Amino acid sequence: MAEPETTDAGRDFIRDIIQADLDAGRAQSVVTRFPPEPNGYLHIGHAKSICLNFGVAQEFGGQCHLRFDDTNPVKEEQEFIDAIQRDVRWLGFDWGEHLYHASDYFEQLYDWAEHLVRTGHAYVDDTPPEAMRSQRGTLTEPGQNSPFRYRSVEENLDLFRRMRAGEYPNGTCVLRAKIDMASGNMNLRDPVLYRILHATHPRTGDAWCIYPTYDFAHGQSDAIEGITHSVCTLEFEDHKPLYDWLIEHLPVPSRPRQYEFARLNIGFMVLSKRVLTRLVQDKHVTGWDDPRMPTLAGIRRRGVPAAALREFVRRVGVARANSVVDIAQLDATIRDTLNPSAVRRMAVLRPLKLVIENWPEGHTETLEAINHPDDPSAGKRPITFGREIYVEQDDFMEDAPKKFFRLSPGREVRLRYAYFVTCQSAVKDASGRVVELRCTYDPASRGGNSPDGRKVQGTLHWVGASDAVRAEIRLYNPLFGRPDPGANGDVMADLNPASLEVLTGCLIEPALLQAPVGEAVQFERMGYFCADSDGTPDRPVFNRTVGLRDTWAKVSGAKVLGAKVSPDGRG
RNA sequence: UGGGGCGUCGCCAAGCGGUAAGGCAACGGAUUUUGAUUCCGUCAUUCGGAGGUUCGAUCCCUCCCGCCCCAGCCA
Repeated sequence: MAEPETTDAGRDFIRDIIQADLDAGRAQSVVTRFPPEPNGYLHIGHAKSICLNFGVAQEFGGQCHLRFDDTNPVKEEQEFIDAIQRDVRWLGFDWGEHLYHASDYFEQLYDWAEHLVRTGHAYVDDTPPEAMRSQRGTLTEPGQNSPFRYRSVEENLDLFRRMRAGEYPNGTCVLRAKIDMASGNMNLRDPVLYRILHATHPRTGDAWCIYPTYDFAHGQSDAIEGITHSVCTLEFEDHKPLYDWLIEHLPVPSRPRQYEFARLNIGFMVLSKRVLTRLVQDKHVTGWDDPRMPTLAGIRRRGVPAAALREFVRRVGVARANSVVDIAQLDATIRDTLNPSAVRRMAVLRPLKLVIENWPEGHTETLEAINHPDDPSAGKRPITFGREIYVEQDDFMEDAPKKFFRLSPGREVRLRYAYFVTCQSAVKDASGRVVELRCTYDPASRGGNSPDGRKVQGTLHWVGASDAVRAEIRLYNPLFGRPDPGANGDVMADLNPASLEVLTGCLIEPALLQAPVGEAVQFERMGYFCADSDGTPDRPVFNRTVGLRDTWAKVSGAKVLGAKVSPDGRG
C-alpha cells in the first residue's frame, strides 16, 4: 500500500539543535510538550506544533507531553479540554501517561512565587491597571518604578498570602517580578506573575482565587516535567529572557530551553482562535466542526485523513521566517494522500436526464465497475444501466468547441463501464433550457470498448435512473474571499458569501449508501467526498473534501476570458 | 527614534566558505474507459541592496532597505 508519509522526517533547525544537544551530551534524552490553552478547538496551525513536538520525540526516542496551559479560568472550558484530546489522538499522536495541566502545579508554583518574594525578586503591587500601563513606559521610553516596588519582604509575603486567602477583589493588586523597568524588552519591565481572579477553574474549582500568568507558569511547568526542548512560536521570542530569568532565580528541578519557530499561515484561511471563536459565536459557521473551519474537527469532518495533515506539515517544513503557504499545497497533499486508497464511485451532482432511444423500454443490465484503477485488490461492484440514466449537466454543450470531449449533438462518448452513446438531440423546456438528451447507443460497445477499435475522446460518469439514490452534496469553498483576510480591516468583512454551496438534487449510485461517515471516496471526475453525520439512510449527505485537478476547467476558463483558446477550441 | 527576529524561484523550503536540493504552482510531451492518476521534460548564472574580507561568499564583516513581533492583571 502506497504510503505518502515519508519515514525520513526531514530536517529543520529544531531537529538540528536537538541532534547537536544529544551529540554534545547537553541532553541525555528528549522531552517535549504540546501546551494548548483549552479555550477553543485545535486548528491546522496547532497540527504543525503537534507534529513537530510529538514527531521530534518519536524520532529521537524521547517523549512528548500533552499539557493544558490552564492558567486563565475565565476563558477555559471542559468542552475544549475534551476536544483537544480527541483531536490530538485523531491526528495520530499518543501522550501515554503524560497528560498534565499547569493547574497540577498551582501549589508548587505558589511556593516558588513566595520564594521569589523571600529573595526580594518579587513584590505585591497595588497600582491599578491603568496606572500600571502608563508606568510601564512605551516602546521607546523606559518605564517608571512602581511606588510599591520597595515594600519589605515581610510586607510582600503578608500581602501575597492575603491575596491567596481571598481578601481582595479582582484587580486590587498583583505579584510582580522585580527586574528592570527600563529594559528595552517590555517583558522584563516587572512582569505580572500572579493576578486575582475570583473564578471557578474547570479543574481546581474554587480552590484558588489567584492564578499564575503564562510567563510564571510555563517555564516552571516545563522544568517540573523535565522538558528539555520547549518549542513554541515566534511571538514568544521576547519572553525567553523572562523564561530564563525565572528558571535561574528559582530552585527548579531541571533546565529547559525555549526555541521558537514561525507559526503556520495559509492563504484564504484565518488561524486565530480569537477569530475562529467569533465565527462560531456569531454563527457564521455551524460550529467548531463546520467543514469550512480550519479546525482539526472541521477538517476531519470534511473527509481529510489525518495522514494528509501530517504529510502537509512535513512538506511545509519548520523555519523561522514568517510565510503564507499556498492553499493549493494543502489541496495537493490531500489528493496525494487520498488518491492511492480512496475507492471510486459515481455520483452526478447536477443531473441531466439522458434517454437511450434504441434501448428496449423497461430493460436494465448489470455491469461491472472497478473500485480502484490502480489497485485490483479493491475489487469490483455491480452497477445498473438502463434506457434512462443521468449525466452531469456540464457534460453537455449544445454548441461545443472541438476540444469539448463530451456530449453535443452528433458526438459520441463513452459512458464509463457501459456503452458508447451518441447524442441525437436535446430536449428543451419552454424557457429554452436543456432538460433531456436523446441518444442512441452502440450495443457492441458493452463494457466501454468498441470491437472495431473506434475511439471516443470523452468518458463520462453517470448514474442509472432505475436505482439512483437522491442525495444532498455540500460543496465547500474557502471561508474567506481573499488570500489575506483582514488585511484591509475587519476580517469578517472578508468572509466568502459563497463558502458553502448545497446541492440537493444529486443522484448517487446505491453503493454509496454504505460509505462510512468521514471516510473520503472519489466521485469519478468530480473529486473526493465523504458522508456527513447529518445524513440519514433515506437522505444521505456528502461533503466535498477536495476537487480533482481540473485541466479542462483551466482551458475552458481561459477560453471564456478570451486568453488562450480560439473560439473553435483549437488553441 | 527602544528591544527582538526575518529576508534564497510565483508560494513553501534546503543550504552552515568551494561554486543554488526538494515540494506546490506553471508550462511542454507520453500513456490513460476519471480532461484524474502515472510517467518523462522545462522552470533561480543567482540568493533584499551596496560595499568589504577571501584564491573563492547565499554562507563571514559593515552599512542600507523591507517585513514581522513586543507597551494584557491573555496565551
